[in-house]
Amino acid sequence: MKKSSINSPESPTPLRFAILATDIVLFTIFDGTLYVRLMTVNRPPHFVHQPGLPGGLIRPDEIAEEAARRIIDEKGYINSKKVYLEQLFTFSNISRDPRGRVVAVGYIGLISEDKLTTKEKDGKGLTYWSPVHTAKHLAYDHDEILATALKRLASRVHYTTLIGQLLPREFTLTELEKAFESILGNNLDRRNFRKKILKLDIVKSTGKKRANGAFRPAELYRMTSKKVEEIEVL
Amino acid sequence: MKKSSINSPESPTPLRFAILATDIVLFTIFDGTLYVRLMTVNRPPHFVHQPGLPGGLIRPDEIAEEAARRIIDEKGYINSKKVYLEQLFTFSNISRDPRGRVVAVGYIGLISEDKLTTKEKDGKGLTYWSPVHTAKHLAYDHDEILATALKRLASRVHYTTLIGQLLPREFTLTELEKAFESILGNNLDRRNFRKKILKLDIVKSTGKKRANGAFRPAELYRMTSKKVEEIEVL
DNA sequence: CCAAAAGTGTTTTTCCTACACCCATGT
DNA sequence: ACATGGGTGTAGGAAAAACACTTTTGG
Repeated sequence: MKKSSINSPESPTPLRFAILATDIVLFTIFDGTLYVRLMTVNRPPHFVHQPGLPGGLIRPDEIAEEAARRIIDEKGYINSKKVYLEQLFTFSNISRDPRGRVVAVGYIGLISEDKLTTKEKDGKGLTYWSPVHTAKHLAYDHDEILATALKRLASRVHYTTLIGQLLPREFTLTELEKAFESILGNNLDRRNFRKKILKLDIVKSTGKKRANGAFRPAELYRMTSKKVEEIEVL
Repeated sequence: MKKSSINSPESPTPLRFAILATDIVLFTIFDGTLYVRLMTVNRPPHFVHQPGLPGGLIRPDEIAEEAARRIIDEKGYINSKKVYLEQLFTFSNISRDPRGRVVAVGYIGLISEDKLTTKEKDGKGLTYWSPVHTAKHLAYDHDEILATALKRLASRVHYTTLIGQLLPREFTLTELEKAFESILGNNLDRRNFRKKILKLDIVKSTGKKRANGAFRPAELYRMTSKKVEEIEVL
């Protein structure tokens, strides 16, 4: 099928495009804590210097995911090629944007700390990383979007290998456990956790070790696959 | 926050609405087989008498789910109040509609046979129930939407009590098992299935029995809760 | 030698799986 | 009495859960 133009001549009623937006919930983990990328929204009179998720309009020639990547680049100041993306949910409440009717396709983005450049780790302009538990009172309906994303992330982590997208290429089993705990919000039994994970064959040892202080160095592991697989994990 | 008009006077650039549509994958189970509601699409020159999912535009004053319900009423000829709805995915491929750029928020709808009136069980106009496995070569990108819905349904049925939305208020354990099998596509061990389900307390016996032929009548059960709960089921 | 995190094993209990025969009914 | 689907139990193995001490290192 040939690509048609927006207002196709064969169309009886020409179709107009659309106030369609995308909002991104971009997560990373620093030091065992889950962070989300926020930006300061300044849209008086509605939002004055208030935190919100990076978001923006989808253009008529973009699919939603392309738009999401563009916005991660332009507003999140993160190279979106390094980000794993999954569609979250489409938010269509009438008054979610006080400027008028805007429907937003939400995305979850995941990036690991080791993929971030020094500049990307810091903020840039009004964009910065915030620990998830302090990300409250966001602009628009972004509290709801963030809550939906957290719930989805916690659910997906049980039956997929999504967690690998939040971890550096090499990581210790303790780091893996802390990553789960930061998402699930509860503590896991170290011994049982290791037994389970190792039996699943989703990680493999590198043989290397990492000394991290005045104590026994930890063995480094990698994900067996770089892809996200659907497997019962926890 | 007050409801704002579409083109809010406080908006610097007035916002226009949108070619936003919704497509519905409405499932039911008749006699142990999964059916999907289809309609005949006639949009020459692109689609001539071709099956497709019920769908239509979202209006500027509707949230997506309201639009989905309206379309179930108007194009599916099913009273949407009786339908359980869940957002599926938003499909935004540029050429998914040959008439022009149309982004569709997909919904999964579930309804049980006993909630359908005789008229709703039959087709009406060009709308009808089709066994899922014969629903192929659909218009637009509806093959993809249906495949996405089936995958989601199979996944959700494992860790929610969604299956209850496809079953009549009272059902036998055999019917419940067949419902799972029609969605998952594999057979389950009857004894182990019953043990598992009964232990979960998601169904309760009514004490009643249903004679269905020249053999032992089956005990009738109900879902413990009418709501969809998130529990590890299978 | 001390502090700190890494690493490891056993027991108990629960759950999963495989599998075959009797039960209740209508004709 | 027979055909048909409904209904049940057990044994073996696998997985989960609970639980505490030893190891390795840097300072």
